[in-house]
Amino acid sequence: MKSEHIPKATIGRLAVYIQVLENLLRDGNDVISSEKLARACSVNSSQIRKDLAYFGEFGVRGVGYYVQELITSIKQSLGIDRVWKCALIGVGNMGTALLRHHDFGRRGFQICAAFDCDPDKIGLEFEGMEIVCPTHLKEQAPELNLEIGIIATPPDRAQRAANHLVDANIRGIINFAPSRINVPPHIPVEYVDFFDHLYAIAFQITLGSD
Amino acid sequence: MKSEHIPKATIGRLAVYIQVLENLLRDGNDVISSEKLARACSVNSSQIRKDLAYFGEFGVRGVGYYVQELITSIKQSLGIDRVWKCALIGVGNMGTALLRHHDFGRRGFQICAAFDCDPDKIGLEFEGMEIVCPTHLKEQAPELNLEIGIIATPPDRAQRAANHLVDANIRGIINFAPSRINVPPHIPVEYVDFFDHLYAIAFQITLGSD
DNA sequence: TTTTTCTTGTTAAAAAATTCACATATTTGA
DNA sequence: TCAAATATGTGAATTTTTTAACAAGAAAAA
Repeated sequence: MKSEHIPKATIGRLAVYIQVLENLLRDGNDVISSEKLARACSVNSSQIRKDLAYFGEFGVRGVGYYVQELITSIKQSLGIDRVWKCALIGVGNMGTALLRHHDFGRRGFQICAAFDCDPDKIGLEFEGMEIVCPTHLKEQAPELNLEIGIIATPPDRAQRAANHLVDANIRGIINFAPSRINVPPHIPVEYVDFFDHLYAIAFQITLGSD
Repeated sequence: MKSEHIPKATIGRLAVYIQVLENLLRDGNDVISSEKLARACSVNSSQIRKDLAYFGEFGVRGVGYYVQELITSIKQSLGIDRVWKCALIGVGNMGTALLRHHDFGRRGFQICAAFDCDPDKIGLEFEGMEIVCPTHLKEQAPELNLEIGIIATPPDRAQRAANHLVDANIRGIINFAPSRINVPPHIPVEYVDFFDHLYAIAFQITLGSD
């Protein structure tokens, strides 16, 4: 099929498929049908086949999908079959946790530089990285090949951080600060706030009990 | 209107509205129109009015919405106008970061108990809390009034953690471990994995550059 | 070989979510 | 007091997403 527009929800589900497929592989499953994968992911099996069809034909009729092969194909489709170098801005609570979170590297997202405007933090070494003033972003970004910016500042500093990133020609931004930012339309932005999920749980519990 | 079924996406957007409204309030805005709020949230203004209409009529025609009042109304609608007591299972990298993340308390989600099955960790004190074996969950949950379980274990321990939570009559679960869990259908589960967002960014960058 | 059993990829149908458009209500200014 | 301007709430139209259904391809059984 190889379609033009791909629903955002599809991308989210592909991430789930990878997660489940990797666990399946670890448990020794070499082949899986869309039906079984669907059950493991709590989705409809047509959904899976349709999601995959946006990117190509990865299965074998009458057989199913070869797990390892499918993982590779999905990663290729998403563009995560390579290393992405990231710049972190804001080495506070959240920023520190992200630096320490070694899954980043393991999953292909390398945090290669850390920035903070707090004079008390500048110069400190952290996980083998020196904390630098964000004004140096513009010169360091091309040197280090930084492509993705991670904002983990307080909310009122997020826009300034975004400006630095845009100015340094970063290609995409992920914002952990609880505030919206404005950037040119060609730069994708994703907002991460796990309180969204806590709200969703609270809401569902509340809804269910009345 | 006060409708029956509420789209999941609506809940997600309500969380965004709260975030933006709180920033607006801090900047001294007392009243706002759906049109302006929409621009700040990058959504359609009808979308906002419709989202709110699921829960009631919060605006004034010809005027707009009183910001503080709207924040309160949305929080009430979501059931986050009170404190939710949470149990954390898994005090590793992620768990530790969550315990240290003081926004939890500030936003109404109090982590009141921390569990881990690692004998080296049991008994240690952390942020004023003693780490306890998950087998004690069942007795502590009713004592402490724990309602939400937070799983932050390695993926292969997530299901066991979920079982403990279900057994302790927890009402909802948020799972930070990168694996799916099975629980009875009346217990809402939310999965948090910010790599989803990194994947989305990587995908959009890749898509845009070819 | 041929038939039966599986399971994919895809088209068509159904369901759901979003956006439009406007009647309705409020305020401001003449 | 009336007209003009503003902005909500909502039914209708549109768009998007999801699900169902099935033809086509591959393996296993007869």
